[in-house]
Amino acid sequence: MHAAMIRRSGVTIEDVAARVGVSRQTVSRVLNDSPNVKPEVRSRILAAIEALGYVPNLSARRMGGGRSYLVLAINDRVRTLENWQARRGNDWVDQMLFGGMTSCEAQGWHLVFELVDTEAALARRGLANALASLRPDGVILTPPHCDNPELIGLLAERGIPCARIGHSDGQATVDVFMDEVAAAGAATRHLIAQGHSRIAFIAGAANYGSSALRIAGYRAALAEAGLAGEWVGDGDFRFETAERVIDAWLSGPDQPTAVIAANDEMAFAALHTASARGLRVPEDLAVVSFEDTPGVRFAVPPLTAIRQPVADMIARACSSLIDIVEGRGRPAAHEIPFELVCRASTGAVGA
Amino acid sequence: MHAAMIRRSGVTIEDVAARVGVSRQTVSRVLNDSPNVKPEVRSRILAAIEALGYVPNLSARRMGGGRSYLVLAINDRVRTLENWQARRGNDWVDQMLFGGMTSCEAQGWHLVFELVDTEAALARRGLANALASLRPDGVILTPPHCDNPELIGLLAERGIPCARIGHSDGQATVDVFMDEVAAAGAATRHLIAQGHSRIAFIAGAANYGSSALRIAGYRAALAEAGLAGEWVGDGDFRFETAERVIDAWLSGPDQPTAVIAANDEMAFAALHTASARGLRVPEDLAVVSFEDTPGVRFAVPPLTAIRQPVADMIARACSSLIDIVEGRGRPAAHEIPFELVCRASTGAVGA
DNA sequence: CGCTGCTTTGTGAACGTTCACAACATTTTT
DNA sequence: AAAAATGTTGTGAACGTTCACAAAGCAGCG
Repeated sequence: MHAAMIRRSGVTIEDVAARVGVSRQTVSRVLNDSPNVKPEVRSRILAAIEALGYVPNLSARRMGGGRSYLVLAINDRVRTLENWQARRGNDWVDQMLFGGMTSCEAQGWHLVFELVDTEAALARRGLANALASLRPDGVILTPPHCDNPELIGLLAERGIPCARIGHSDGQATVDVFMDEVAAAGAATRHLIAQGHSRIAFIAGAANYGSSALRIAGYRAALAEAGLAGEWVGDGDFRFETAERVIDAWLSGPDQPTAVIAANDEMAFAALHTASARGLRVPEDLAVVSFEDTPGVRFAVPPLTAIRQPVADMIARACSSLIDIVEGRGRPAAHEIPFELVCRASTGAVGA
Repeated sequence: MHAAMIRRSGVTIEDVAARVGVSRQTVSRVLNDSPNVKPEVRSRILAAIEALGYVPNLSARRMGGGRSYLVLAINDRVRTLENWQARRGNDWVDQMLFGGMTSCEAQGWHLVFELVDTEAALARRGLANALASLRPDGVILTPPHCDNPELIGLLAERGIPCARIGHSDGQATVDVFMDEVAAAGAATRHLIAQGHSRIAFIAGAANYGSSALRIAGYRAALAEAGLAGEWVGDGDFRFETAERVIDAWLSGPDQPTAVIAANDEMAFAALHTASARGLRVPEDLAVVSFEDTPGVRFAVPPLTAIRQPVADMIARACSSLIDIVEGRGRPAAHEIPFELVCRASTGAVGA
């Protein structure tokens, strides 16, 4: 009975079309950068879009059979905040969010985060559900999910491009990785160059692919320098575990004079253990870390660390996925350079 | 010419309906917990959903005019990773992701993060675009966006429920906040109880609503104890800025014996400055922080801090928004309790 | 028994976009 | 100049779901 048309939502493509006096399809062509639109019409349409503040409805786009403009980033589901923060450096996710969102947004895409169980059977189901519900155009797998071949397989089956962070074996559509072996080697050689011959390595959790690679790099550098003894400790990225292992080393008859830790939190444990035993850093014990979160600058002394450019890696992964979906790019593996940042924990002055 | 029907996507509601021998609407009723479905039919439908692995397509649900099952979390857009990490404690976002995703997922919802400029004019437009594109059912505003009344207004106009984190004035649909005044008061009183009478406060960035409240709490506690002098420094949550301010205090004739910092990074600056000047913590300078990120446990000495339960706050915000959208809840303000965690930087033993 | 009212189920339309295809306009080729 | 190729625009259908409404089933009641 009431005359006013009730609009369920905002400005639609029809509004733009009506204003310009063309059909909805012509507007759609402009939105999708279709080549065959007269320049003059195109610019009038763009002006109308601007004037009306039109933004395409993502759900409708998806329904139309096109793309979803969504990249899905999988995170491991854990029960407690403590586990969540301990699973790797806690700023991993922070950097991921920055790199991923910035990169996606630049191309009009969006980034969605989903929790998926780490346990194999649940992981497959969790990913399948997320795919069915969100229908993303691409998926980013981070450690430890990137080391689960079943997930890679599922995505391949469905034809969904997938980027792996921190792993490379050519199975995923896009691999973005750091040369873990070289990085661990660089850390080790840095210590050797400073005269150390008794160098220990506290490793990361075994279900992270990087852990084995870093141990290998450490061993290779020792061998290359002709050093015999090695100390490899089983860590899990956590302070308390590392503290126990390092303290055992320092109390033994055979003590290392330097420690490399597979992440910052364990490097902090090295600083603490040294301090508790009255050892000076770097004079009595040098420390090198992997990760280089902002906090290592503020440690006493500041930590020398391998900087892993997580934000860059995720950004690269997103833009590569988008390029592939939009037909501009091809599957590829991108090696991202690491950097050894020298600070006082290995005797660098100043920093 | 080919006989096989090409399916653009996976299992749909029609597949479930066909298998059970009912109409799509009956299946839809089960999905949406509609009351009028015969129990026997309902369970057969649930079994079919399970058997087929059916998961509703979010985009189609949205198009059907229903809800989007999406909560949008707004983050401030910054240009560089450095700014991103410095804008508050860098594990804020990490905790946010954990609390938000866990809470949303538990009810079959999803959390999407978007970057929106902080600058007022751009902020409105940025939020409007995100709303038009994603059509979320609810929005979470964190500092500093939660202190922008224009954004609150935009959401109110559109009738989109909105949760504010760390702010409360009843304008938003849901407020989740900590008693900032009481927290700063507790930190101050803790120091007073230990005999300090010369207590300084290094504040957070001025565009964060919490900054003024914390200063107020600090002043109130001083007044309550009858202490006259005060040191309030303009900080911006960053190490270098805090270092400058604190160093100036410590070099003046009138030196504080304790410092309260509005976040962990600035508390680290206090530790560093003290150390650089040969002052012992806590004997010569006691330090209390706000935030309690995981790293403060590993500082030398470990930092006493007000713990702000960010993950809980976001989780609460999400579940409140969902309850409201689903008709179970009402607008409300939730005060989340803080905790003063005492460690060695104010003389606590052990920890 | 027939009416009323409640519960349960089904049908067509709608949401806003893209796809497939057709139609028309213009340019190039023969 | 006609035919063919190419560029540009429009139309109906489809995507998978929910909404609005209609219809059928079933109980209680006078």
